[in-house]
Amino acid sequence: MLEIKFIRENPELISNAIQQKNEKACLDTILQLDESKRKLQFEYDNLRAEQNRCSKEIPILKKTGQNEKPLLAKLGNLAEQLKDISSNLNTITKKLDDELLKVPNIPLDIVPVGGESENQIIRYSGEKKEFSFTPRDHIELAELNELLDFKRSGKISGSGFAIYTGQGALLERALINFMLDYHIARHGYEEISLPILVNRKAMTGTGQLPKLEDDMYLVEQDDFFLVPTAEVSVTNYFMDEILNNGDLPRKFVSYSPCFRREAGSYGKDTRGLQRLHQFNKVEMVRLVHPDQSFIALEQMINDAEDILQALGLHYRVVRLATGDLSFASAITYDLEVWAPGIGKYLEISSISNFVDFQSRRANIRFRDSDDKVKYVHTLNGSGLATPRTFIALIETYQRSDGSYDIPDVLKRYIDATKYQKL
RNA sequence: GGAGAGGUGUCCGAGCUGGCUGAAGGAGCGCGCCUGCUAAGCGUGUGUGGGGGUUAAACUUCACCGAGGGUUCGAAUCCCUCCCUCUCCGCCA
Repeated sequence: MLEIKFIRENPELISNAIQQKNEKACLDTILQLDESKRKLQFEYDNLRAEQNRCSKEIPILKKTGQNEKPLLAKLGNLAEQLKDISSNLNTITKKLDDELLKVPNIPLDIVPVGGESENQIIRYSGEKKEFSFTPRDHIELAELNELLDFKRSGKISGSGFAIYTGQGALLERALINFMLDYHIARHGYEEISLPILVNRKAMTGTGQLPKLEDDMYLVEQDDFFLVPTAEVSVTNYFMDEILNNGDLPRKFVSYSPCFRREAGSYGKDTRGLQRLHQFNKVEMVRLVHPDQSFIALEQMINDAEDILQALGLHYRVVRLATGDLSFASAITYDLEVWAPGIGKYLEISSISNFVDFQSRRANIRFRDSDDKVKYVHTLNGSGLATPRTFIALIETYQRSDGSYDIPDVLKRYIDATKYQKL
């Protein structure tokens, strides 16, 4: 959420942002509502002040035995006027707030303007692996090794759901554990495990609502949403709180299932594990002092990259253009991992700085060293999503006979001898 | 799901027979003093958000005691609805 005062004073900036992000917030409506609201507010405040003053005199009149009836009559009148005005004020405030929630965050200056084609490749890490044979894709590999069951998931859920079987399930679990352990031990994150069913307020806090309601799974009976990412639960963990300066930064890593309806993207990348309604992800979230968020962003990109490097996967870092930025993001870098079987780079991590956009919505503040209460900056990034990691992994580590290898860092997580001791 | 208790400021905690309570008291934090460090002590200050106003301040005003309604000239205090927390019972992983 942007501050109304800021919007009022920087209308071009706002309308540019709305345009660049293809949002449908209406700036004119906002400015108009804002003005009416302030006018009404002023009127209300003045009448209310009058009312407060007069009301204070009632007990004095009574005490000194004077007639309070005339004043009471006047106050009765005032009360009625106030009722009218305040109901108008409520209506207009509600309208304004609804509209404000639709205003996207403003992209930073260094974000390229334009659509997907304007995304900038910042760097590559490693190289595409060369094979002496034609590499198979993960679907074929999974079939050969019985890692996934694409046929039966349709029976119990529908299309867009994955079943990991046997070694596949073990490998996925190994990935999750490896990522969590790595971020905790090497990057200093605290692990946290939170509800994946959250309320409307939380979903609004991080900016999924109101815009993306159709893309979220809603449990109507309780008005709960299934989180599309752990970002929602983690970031809102401090909703409506004022932290001490010393509490910052907070760095969380959280594993969770993620749920996305993917409304409107039917038929796109539907093969295999590429695009699912439910998948697992290890997410990094940071709450930091405003002065630190850009350093934090760089660090988080590195944190996510470290996982890919440790797994020996080739990837590239991409700076997203304005049109590709999410609603709440000020700047986002994607990590795209190379999947040699499919022959594509797959978006595997999205790392964003939201500056104070989410913290305003979720009302997460801190007391700075100057004793002023300010909004924290929030950031998050996948570290990483498992399905596409899984894809890249088995496609990269496949052998000519259709079997696959496992990078060393994962071996301790899936070494069968470890289980014999149990 | 049933019965009870409760939700107050950064935190703890009074007030809840309606007006003098933005809210006692304490902790924390800020500043000053004192003790040659540390601890203790003394004094003093310390909410958030909005409007008006100012170059900026000063100043002024409104709102906020879980959320939303209601009663009243006036509500943290009375009434209603909802949400959340805790205890007990029931039910179930």
